[in-house]
Amino acid sequence: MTTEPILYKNGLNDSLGFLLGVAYRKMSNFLSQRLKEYDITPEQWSVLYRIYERDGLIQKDIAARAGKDKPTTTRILDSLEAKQFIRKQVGQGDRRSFHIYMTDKGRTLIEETISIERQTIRDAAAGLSQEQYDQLITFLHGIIDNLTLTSESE
Amino acid sequence: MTTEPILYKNGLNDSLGFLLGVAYRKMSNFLSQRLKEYDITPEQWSVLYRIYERDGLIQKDIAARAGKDKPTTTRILDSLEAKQFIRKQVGQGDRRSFHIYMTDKGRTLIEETISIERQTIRDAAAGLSQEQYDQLITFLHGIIDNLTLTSESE
DNA sequence: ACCATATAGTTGTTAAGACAATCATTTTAG
DNA sequence: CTAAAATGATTGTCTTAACAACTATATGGT
Repeated sequence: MTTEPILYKNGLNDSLGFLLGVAYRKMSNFLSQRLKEYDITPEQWSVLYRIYERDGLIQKDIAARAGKDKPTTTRILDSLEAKQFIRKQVGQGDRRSFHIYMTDKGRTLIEETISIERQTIRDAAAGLSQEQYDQLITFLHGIIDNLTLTSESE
Repeated sequence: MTTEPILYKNGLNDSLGFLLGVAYRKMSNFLSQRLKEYDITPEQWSVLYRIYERDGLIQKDIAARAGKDKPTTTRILDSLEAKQFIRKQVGQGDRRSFHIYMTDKGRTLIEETISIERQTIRDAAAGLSQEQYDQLITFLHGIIDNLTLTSESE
């Protein structure tokens, strides 16, 4: 017989799912405030950053890297295009797909705001040693792997 | 001069904000699938669980405990009421407020599904020792505290 | 070549959340 | 006591996300 792990002691306040949600929303809201003057949301920022990391990807690859599904990606890319941070270009070989490229405006925005994103992470992780921070990242990767169906490997 | 901590090595894939979001959504989606037959979403479940923990609270207290704002709480409580898991009762002393009470149907649902929620946490945390799990919870509380304005203490 | 299937992307619907504005009631100040 | 401020709740708008249905193009099997 196995020893039941103690999942939470103080009611739902210590539930993993609850804490992940609260922590995620707090970070997101903090970043949102700090990005307000740049007219971009945290999720839009993260997609734009993916394009900054690698220019010319097609939407489905951006979706996979950004951890978003295709409809969400379509709509975020629509916003980014409307704000002229990116441009779409129909695939030459495959006319179903679009390649996404940064505009100068988009690149400038990322370069001006990357320090804001990193500072927000530092603020969130204040009090953690580098070792503890690395552990946390490892734990989060573990959770994600545990909940990722093996079939959806790519 | 301080040593810059390494925030992420593999592009955005190791960013704390990104990983929190992905982990949270994976857990939420898992739980959502498992709760599907009970006609309740994870967020509705968590609010209902708060009422199960303490019956008769008013909406603003439920909101605070559930980590949600008032509009979100209003709408989730509306759903729960429509599904007859809870009932509202106008405050006797203060007629602005509503006290929220479980129905038998709501109590039955929580008691039938609590093991599902706990199993989902166990699945997510598989591979972590109890000590590591406790560390993770502590880290998450730390992040939340770091990002909580001192003014919003209650 | 032709048809079935797969793939890239879009659209619609619903839920959750953030934020601002509003309504009703209650509390506080003068 | 009354006017102003505070509080509990609701509504509206926008963004993100999940899911299902759909369009258009590509690919594979026969």
